Amino acid sequence: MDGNRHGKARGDEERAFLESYDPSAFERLSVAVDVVVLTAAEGELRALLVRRREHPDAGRWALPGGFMGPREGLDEAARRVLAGKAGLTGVFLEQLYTFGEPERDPRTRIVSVAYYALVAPERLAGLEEPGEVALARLTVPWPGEGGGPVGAELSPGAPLELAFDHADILGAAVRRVRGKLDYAPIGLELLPERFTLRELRLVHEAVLARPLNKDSFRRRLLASGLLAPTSEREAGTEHRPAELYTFARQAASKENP
Amino acid sequence: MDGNRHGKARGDEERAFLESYDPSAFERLSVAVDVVVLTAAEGELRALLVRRREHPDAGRWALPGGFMGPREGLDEAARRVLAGKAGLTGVFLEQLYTFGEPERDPRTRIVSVAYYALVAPERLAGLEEPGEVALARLTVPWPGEGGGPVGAELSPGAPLELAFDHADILGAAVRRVRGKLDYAPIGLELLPERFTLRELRLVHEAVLARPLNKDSFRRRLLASGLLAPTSEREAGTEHRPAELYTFARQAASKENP
DNA sequence: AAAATAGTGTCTATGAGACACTATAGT
DNA sequence: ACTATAGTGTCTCATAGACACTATTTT
Repeated sequence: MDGNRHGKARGDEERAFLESYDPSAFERLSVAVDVVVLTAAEGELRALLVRRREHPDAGRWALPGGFMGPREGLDEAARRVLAGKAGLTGVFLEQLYTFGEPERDPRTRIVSVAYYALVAPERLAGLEEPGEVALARLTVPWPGEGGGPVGAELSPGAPLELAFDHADILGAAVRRVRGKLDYAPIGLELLPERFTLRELRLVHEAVLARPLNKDSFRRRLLASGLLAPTSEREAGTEHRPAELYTFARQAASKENP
Repeated sequence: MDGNRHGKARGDEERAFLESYDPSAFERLSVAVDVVVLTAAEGELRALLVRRREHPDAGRWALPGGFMGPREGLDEAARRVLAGKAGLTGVFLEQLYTFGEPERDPRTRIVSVAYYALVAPERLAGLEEPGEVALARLTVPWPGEGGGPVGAELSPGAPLELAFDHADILGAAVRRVRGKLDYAPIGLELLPERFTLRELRLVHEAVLARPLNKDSFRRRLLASGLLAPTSEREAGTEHRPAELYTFARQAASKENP
């Protein structure tokens, strides 16, 4: 999806037009990029939040974000924010939705293009600074793919105050991930390199917020061809250790009659 | 999904900050809204295109679109475009994706928030003006939900030259509609008030670009509870007339043990 | 009567859930 | 030996496709 189709020759008339074009003739707005960094640990779905130091909404918790630069693309801006505010590179990142209600930011008109990223919890370790950066548990008030705002809390029963319309953005992220979970291998993005089927199932359960059938989960995932067994097993359990799996890049297809 | 949470009292300090805030301190961009108006007729998926009269890309075919006003929301802007450029109100409209590659428009930096609308073909009758406004047949080079740019043509084998990255936007619209078709009642949006099961199936087949099983389509749709039979039948056929159905607003649920 | 599609009943293949059973680690 | 989970085999149920058959309209 790139629009780079403009290397071809343009007519003289068009070139003259472009040179005399005055961009200030149109209304211009601020465009921001906000990123929902999601992870799953201990049966919970969590997101990275940053405490705002400046007005407006100073003191409230916000998604990591930033304004678009004039020369960068949207995905590029989202990756810049991710690297700058969370030190993350090479993670799953996808555009989510664009929020543009006139009153969503009291300063001026800001259109925000929201992204979401999926990260294994290990990659977020050490990132938390109490009172500044937090990995907050998401509280989803609707089942399935209902939709609507989603809250965040650091300890049970103590919801964080979210800035702007960021509860709506969190809601859109949860909805998207829940919907995508059973036809795209996004559960794998939330786990380390090697993992057991049990860990993968717990991630799915954390995202969907409902228990899954153990047996059919196993069969379905093994049949998908997305998992490659290593010959290793987990260690340090107080029961029979499970086999460790890896994400198999090449999805096994079954297009044969 | 609105961000209107700002009626609450703000502190004096914050109020003073807002009054002294200078919006021009940030880079500002142009934000546009483009709408893919989709319809299905004669087994084909079609989109409304407008011939550009001005540079850049004068003479090429583009999606109906316009720049965002400073006071309106995104959905609002999309509905304004839809009413102004196609005379359509009260149709299904949903945000699609936001395109923001730096080089997508040669004038200046324009971020475009794309929407798609679904309309019954009757509502687009009389809208076409040869050479100016066209309902073009979409040529989708990928099966299923593959993704990628999509072309448009008025007659077979004569593709239209599309402006900017609008082939990518068409591709995103087709992908979305195909993906949503079997879990959301969007096929109904492409049909008039009353329709036969055959017409509905032909719409689905046009969207998916593959034949569907007649029997299971019938059973699945009837079981969905989305269709309400009228006691009327179609007229003027050269065979047995089929019953006419209507969209049943209240989806019949089956949440009982 | 012929043609063409509407609509029904039934069989089969597939996939998920339920459940029983065996296997293997730590304690 | 006991406990807890891994992993396998089998049964059932729901759903989609295939297919045969009947029904009803126009020409």
